[in-house]
Amino acid sequence: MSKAANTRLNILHKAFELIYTKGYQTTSIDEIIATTQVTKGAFYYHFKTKDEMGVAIIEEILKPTMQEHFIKPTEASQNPIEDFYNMISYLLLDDPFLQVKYGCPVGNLTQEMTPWNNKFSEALAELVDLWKATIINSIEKGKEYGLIRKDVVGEQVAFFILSGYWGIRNFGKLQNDNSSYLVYLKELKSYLNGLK
Amino acid sequence: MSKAANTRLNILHKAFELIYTKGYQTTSIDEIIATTQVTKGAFYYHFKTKDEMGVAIIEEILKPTMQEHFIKPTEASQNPIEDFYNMISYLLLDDPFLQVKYGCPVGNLTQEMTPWNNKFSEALAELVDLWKATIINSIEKGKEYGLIRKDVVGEQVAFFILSGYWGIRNFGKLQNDNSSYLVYLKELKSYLNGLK
DNA sequence: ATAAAAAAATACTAATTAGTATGAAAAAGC
DNA sequence: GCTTTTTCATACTAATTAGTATTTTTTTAT
Repeated sequence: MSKAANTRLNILHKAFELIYTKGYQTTSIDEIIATTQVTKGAFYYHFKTKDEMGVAIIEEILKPTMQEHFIKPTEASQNPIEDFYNMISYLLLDDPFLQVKYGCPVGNLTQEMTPWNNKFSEALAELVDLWKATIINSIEKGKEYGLIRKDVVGEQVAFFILSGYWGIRNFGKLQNDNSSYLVYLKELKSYLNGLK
Repeated sequence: MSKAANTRLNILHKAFELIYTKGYQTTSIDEIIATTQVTKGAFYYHFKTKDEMGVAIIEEILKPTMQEHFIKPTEASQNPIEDFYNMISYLLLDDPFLQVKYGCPVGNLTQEMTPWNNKFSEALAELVDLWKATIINSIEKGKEYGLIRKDVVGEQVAFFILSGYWGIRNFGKLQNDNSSYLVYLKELKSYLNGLK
């Protein structure tokens, strides 16, 4: 990777971490260039504005991560019910990057940036639609294979699962411990089993 | 009401509206005093800091509203299943103050202010705990009356309902229309019926 | 009515913000 | 080599921020 591409990625990664832990609005460019050891000239060479950098984070950091960790595994799934549960459980309890007190990066950005920044909204909506579509697809396959009841509506379930995930992430932030996650996961399992 | 108490409440109400639509961090005190037509001297006479005002909004605006609209009706409920659905449906589709694109005020504040401001976290947690406890109570009553299965765990269901609500609010913000609400509500109904 | 206290008005500060102007160094093309 | 383009560094600006100091007005108590 070229040196220039490296500084750009470095900015995106460090900025993303700061934004994930502190929020977008309260993360200043001065802070970003301080932690990246990159000068302001370099920053504004790579990004015209702070918002352009924000959108780049979504497209170049969040999107690939999501593709790799959520989309691919879900597409490869043979057992949707069990794998949905495992996916959510992994995200809540085991993912080494995500932390209870900081919530879900995508959820945080959605909450903070919509509806005031259309570029953010569009980039985030694209992400979420992708995830949703994958879940719906997985449900339809599950129905074919007789693993899921025929009267289950994929879109409804997808919304339900993702909403629950985003919401419980907010509870986690509020209480700063994973006890709410554990209670939530039990009910999620029960709900998912009801789809069989 | 005394004139002083009136300016205080006026500040709280207007500030709350601004914060609900714009977010806490991006709502400046200058903006608040401009829309309230109150001077900075008056503002800082009533509130030592911006954060103190924020907490006052939670305790003096959000909490009473919640008591009146969610807690009381839920306590009076004879049919938990149906009333849970009606409560969420009302909040999502009919409440005249809440707007799709601005999400849930409590959810927004939780997302934006935790874990960085403990006073906010505590005040918000108190709110949410109250709501949660009321739901749990209602479920237990429902179990007594034979309206809800005995093996249903109240706390799990409460977390599940509230998480779903917070989460779908985020979807609403993202898409800025209530189509996701409608899909979500169908699955909520189906889920709640599964508790019978 | 008047003194005391509460409430509000005005003018300011120091820090931080995103963004710019300009020039220097590094890399690439020939 | 030398030129051109890319990449980065430095020093700045203008606006906005939360909060303060000080004075004036209004209300309350006696």
